[in-house]
Amino acid sequence: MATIKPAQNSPAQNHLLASLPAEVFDRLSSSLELISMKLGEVICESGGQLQYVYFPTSAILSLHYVMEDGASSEIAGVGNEGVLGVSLFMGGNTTPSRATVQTAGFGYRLKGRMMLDEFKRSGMFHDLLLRYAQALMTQISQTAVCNRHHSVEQQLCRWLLLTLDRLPSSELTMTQELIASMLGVRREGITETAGNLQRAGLISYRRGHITVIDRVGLELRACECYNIVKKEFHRLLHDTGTSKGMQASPRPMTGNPAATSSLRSTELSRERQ
Amino acid sequence: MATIKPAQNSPAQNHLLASLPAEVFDRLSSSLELISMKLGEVICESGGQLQYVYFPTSAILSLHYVMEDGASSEIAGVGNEGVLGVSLFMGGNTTPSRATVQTAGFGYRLKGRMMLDEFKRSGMFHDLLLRYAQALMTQISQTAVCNRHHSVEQQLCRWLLLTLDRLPSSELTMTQELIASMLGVRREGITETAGNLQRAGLISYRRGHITVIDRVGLELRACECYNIVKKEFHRLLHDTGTSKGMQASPRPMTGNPAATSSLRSTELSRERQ
DNA sequence: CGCCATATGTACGCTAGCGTACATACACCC
DNA sequence: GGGTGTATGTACGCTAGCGTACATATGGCG
Repeated sequence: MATIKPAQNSPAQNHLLASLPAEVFDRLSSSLELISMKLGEVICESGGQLQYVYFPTSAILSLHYVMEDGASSEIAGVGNEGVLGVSLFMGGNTTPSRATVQTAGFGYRLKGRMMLDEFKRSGMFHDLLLRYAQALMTQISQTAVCNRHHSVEQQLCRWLLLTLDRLPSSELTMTQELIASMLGVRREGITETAGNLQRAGLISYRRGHITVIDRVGLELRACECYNIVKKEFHRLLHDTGTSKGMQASPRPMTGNPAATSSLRSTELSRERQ
Repeated sequence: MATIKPAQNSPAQNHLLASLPAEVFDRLSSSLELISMKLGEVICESGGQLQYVYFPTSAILSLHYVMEDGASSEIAGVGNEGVLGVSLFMGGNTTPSRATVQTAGFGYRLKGRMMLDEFKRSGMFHDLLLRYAQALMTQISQTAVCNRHHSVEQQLCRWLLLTLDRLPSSELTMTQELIASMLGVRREGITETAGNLQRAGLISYRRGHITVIDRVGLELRACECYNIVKKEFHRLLHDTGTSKGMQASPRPMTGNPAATSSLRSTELSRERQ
């Protein structure tokens, strides 16, 4: 139960950066710029050119589409497990989705050029980013399926859990309005559903803040999508010795406890299957 | 209006293979095996190991999820514009989705090992596959958004158009039941919607066959998602000289008219914006 | 040619979530 | 410490799509 001081920032709080071999990390570290990201800030407009890739540490970013009629939906979230700007190394430069800050906090950015140089060395950095991109693809796929088949309550639970996994505490700073726009549903639908969850003792909230009380309870009400995404992220980004000759041991954690904080939940969720 | 003989098979009917530089293509061509794929065949089970990557020419494959309760949804289609098996070069080896044959036809397969060897040369093949993976990601994202916000009619139109773009003719061999399982809706919903489209003179169908009569009409009833996906595929896989130093000119088409057949529709759809 | 499995059509009640329109209550700022 | 903007609560009718249960038609095969 180590309390985390958000003021202590380290690139290793981002799991991707933390799992780079020391040699690679050292090459990049001087180019990593710590930046603060404010709630609602637009990091990248739909179709816009990204100058940097972003490795969130305490911030959470959201990839979402805004439709012609103004309706919107999140297609994936990016927290300390990942990186924003996959399109830069995939070769397309831009995507039709918009990236905004869903939870204020910190992250490190890296100039696109620097990232590409390292990417083209075809080493661990290259392979790691591609595996992350695949995990992201799984997350997006699951969003698609979930949007089709699951109830708002199941989706809210899934979303809360995924967000929680990226945070050091069990409190999220988040209005119902914002959640609704993430899930692409009415705000009233969230009010009602969140009310049910609160009455059931799973969460409690007050104006702009939600605290998760019973994590396991949420997992029981969430759909299978949560666990699929969680397991796939774990498989792709932590089981290093899978195959494809990825035998090099990852760089040991730098000793900062925050870097591993959200792994607890991964362990927890794995117990279910 | 060249009529296409489906019996004439050539790897260049697959757009990815067709746009490789001659040098790369020659290296791979002897390893490409022509295979026939039957309707409904499961190419890769959810979570299963893929031994090959598949470049469809006349066949269309479907990536979809099957949920715990048996419900399912397509998350993306793969036709002659793409390749099945992205996870092999992304590094994850498997994905949680299943791949089946949605339209019977032919394709070429390439041993995973061979594909990886070429991929690791970090040349055009590498870059092309990554750009395709990004286009695929866009398609999946759009499916997610579409599932949330658009009506069955809009989605059916979108789906018909995307399928049509991968076929040489305007007739698809497809039962309503199958379409329903792709879109993740009831079969009755498709019956009703298809009936409307037929009454409106946009399509005509008989037991297991659908013929598109008024393509533009379908585009008008489809949601924006169709065009976004279409344009993004075009941008990523045809506009070669975008940036990132991809200036090498693509190998000229091999003269087989089938290789460019479905590009007509791309041009057509681009007129709308 | 006729059979029959399978594809398509139709109908009916039901429910989740939508759109709209408000009422209330909290937190922050002056 | 009261006012105000914003967050949350509630209510009501509406519709798309679901689940279920059948009826009908078609095309391929013996």
